[in-house]
Amino acid sequence: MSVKLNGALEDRGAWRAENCSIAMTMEVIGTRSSMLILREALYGTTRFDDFVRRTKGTDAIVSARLKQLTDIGLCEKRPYQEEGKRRRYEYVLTPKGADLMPAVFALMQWGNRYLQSDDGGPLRLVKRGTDIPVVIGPHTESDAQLGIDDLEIAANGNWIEQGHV
Amino acid sequence: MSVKLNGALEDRGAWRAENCSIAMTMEVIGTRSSMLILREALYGTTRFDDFVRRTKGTDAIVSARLKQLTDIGLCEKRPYQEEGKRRRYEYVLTPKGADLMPAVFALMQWGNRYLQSDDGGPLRLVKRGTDIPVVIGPHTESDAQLGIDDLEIAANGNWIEQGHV
DNA sequence: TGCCTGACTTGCGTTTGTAGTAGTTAGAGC
DNA sequence: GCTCTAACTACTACAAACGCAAGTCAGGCA
Repeated sequence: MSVKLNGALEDRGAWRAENCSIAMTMEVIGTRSSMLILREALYGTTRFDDFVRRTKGTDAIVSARLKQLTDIGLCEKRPYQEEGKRRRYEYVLTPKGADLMPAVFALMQWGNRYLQSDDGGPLRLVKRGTDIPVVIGPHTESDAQLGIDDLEIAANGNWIEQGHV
Repeated sequence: MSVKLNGALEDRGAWRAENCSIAMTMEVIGTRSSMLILREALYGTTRFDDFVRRTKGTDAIVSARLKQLTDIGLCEKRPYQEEGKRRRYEYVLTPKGADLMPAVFALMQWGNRYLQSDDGGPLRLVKRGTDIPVVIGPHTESDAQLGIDDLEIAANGNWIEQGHV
């Protein structure tokens, strides 16, 4: 149930996990609210009040998190203007932010499998334009890789019937 | 920069992400200390004081987290006894816990890419017995999947020279 | 019997995340 | 100039995570 450690790492007592990328990443986006905003961004949400409603957060939390995420460079604040409306800002994922997709969906995948009472949870990931399930996991670079544009979110039947997805 | 939403989900304003697996998963293991303990478990650590030293946590935190993780069923408390020592307990990952591997390593992968100052971070994931890099990402089930036993952690050259990995 | 060590547990203080409510600002429409 | 709304900011309160220190407990050993 554990990964092999090679070469110089084999003697686990002899080294420390300094500069651990996992720890560093958790410090940056290791909160529920960050993850949910990231989720929404991956689902295509860009506007402030949509983030608020869809993550069921409060103005204060969403404001703080969006600022934090833009500071770090996970999303970008862009002006836009609908006609007859004043200029607003929208938040769009940068490539850096979009690269968190595997992490976010890996959490979803695990939750679907282990935390949903009945079936596999409300949403599932499929290959775009098909019904072929997509899994998040390790593979070699030579294997076919799917990008964000190759993915599609589908609703699980019984959830959509219950009307709340 | 966002995933396609299909069918009934297309109108993003018309549905709420209820019972979100991402949120549920974050509530269960969404802390730095949980992730680090999970990391250590994936690296093969099983004993209490090793968790403490290797995650640089405190007794209190590690104790609380290990209890929480065993309660949830991510790891199992098993008695063992070295000769001449008294009976102790070790904590080993269950399949449920090991299934978080993609999430944990996806965080590592992102941190390696974006948070490490110089190179790609101290540790990298390769295919076991080779030097072929492994990436965590979406793929279809028909693609070759790698399990925990197919993976190996290797040290990045310059980090090991600096002696602290 | 008393000491020692590994494996915890408890208590306390600080920080961070979360939640609710209220107040502010920019600019289009009237 | 006034109103209205999206997009914030500020304030308060509570809970959880974290860090430190001290205390407990079991059992092997001198």
